[in-house]
Amino acid sequence: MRNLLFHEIHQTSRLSVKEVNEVLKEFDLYSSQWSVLFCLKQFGAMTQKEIWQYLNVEAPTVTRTIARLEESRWVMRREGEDKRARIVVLSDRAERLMPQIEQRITELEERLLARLTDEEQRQLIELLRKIGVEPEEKDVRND
Amino acid sequence: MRNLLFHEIHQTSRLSVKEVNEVLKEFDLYSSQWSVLFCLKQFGAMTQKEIWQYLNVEAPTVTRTIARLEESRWVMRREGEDKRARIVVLSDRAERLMPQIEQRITELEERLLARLTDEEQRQLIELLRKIGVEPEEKDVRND
DNA sequence: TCAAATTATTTACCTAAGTAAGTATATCGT
DNA sequence: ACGATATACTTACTTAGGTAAATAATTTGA
Repeated sequence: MRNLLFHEIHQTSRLSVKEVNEVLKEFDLYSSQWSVLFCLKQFGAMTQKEIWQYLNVEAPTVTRTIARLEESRWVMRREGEDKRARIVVLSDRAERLMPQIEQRITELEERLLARLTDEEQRQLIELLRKIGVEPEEKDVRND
Repeated sequence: MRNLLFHEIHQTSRLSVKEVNEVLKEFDLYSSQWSVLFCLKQFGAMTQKEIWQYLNVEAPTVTRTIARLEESRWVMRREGEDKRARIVVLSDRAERLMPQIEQRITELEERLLARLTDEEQRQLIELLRKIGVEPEEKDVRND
C-alpha cells in the first residue's frame, strides 16, 4: 500500500519529466535545464549555490546542467566578488525565447492537470509537502 | 502554481529514492533493483517484458537493471520457450534475504508517511493517478 | 515455403542525480 | 601574519531513465 504510494509518485514524476522533455525538444532543451532557466528568470542573476539550494539538488548536478546551458548559449557565467562563486546570468537569446517556451509548458501543465480541480491541486501539493519536510535539516522556524 | 506542483512531485520522488537507497546500501542494492526484486517476489518468474510493463519503464532500463542484479547474484535469467524472451527468476539468496530487506523498507515507508493519515495516503494515490492515467493504454479493469 | 513484418531484447548514446574526493578561494583564531 | 578550517565549485564514478537503431527469433501472408 505504502509501496504503491511511492511507486505512484515515481511514476508521475517520470511521466511529467518525459512530457516536458517532449515539449522542450523543439527548443533543444531538457526539463532540468528548463528549471534552471525558470529559476533565473524568476530571481535574476544567481550563484550556483543559490540555484541548487532553491532546486534542492546537489552542487554537481547544477554544475553539469549549467555547463550544458552555457555551451548552448542559454546562460553565461561571471566571476563574483568572491572568486570561488560563479554568477549565472540568462543570455539575451534566453530572455527573448523564454516567454514562448513558458507558454508551451503552461499548456502542457494544463493538459496534465485537466482532471484536477484547483482545490485538488492545492491538496496534492500539501500532501506531498507533508512527506518531504525534514525539520532537523531544513532549519525552518515554524512559529 | 502548476509549476510548483510538478516541482513538488519531482522533489518528493527524489527524496524517497534517496532514502530507499540509503536503506538498501547495507544490502548492496539500489531502489530500482529493489523494485524489480519486489516484482518477482510478488508474481514469480517473469519475462523482462512483463517486468517493464508492470513497472512502466522502457525495455532498455530493465535490461540494465537486471544485468546488474544478475552480476550480483540476485536473479538468474533462463531461456523461455520463445527463445527471444528471457525469463527472470529470483536466486535462493534473494528469496532468503528479501523478508529482511522488506522489513527495513517498510519501516522507512512508515517513517516517511508518518505525517499522513491512511485517508490522506489514499487521497494522495488517487490524485496522482488522476494525473498519470492514460486511459487508452492502461486497460486496467477497476472493479 | 519463405520473404516480410512483428516482437523481445540489447547496444549505443544522451541527460539526471547522487556520493566522494579534489581544487581554489575566503575566513577564522591565535 | 599565517596555518587551520570552511566554502564554492569541479571531477570522477555510479545508477536511473529515455530514444533510436541493431539483432535475433517468431509469426504472417501470399
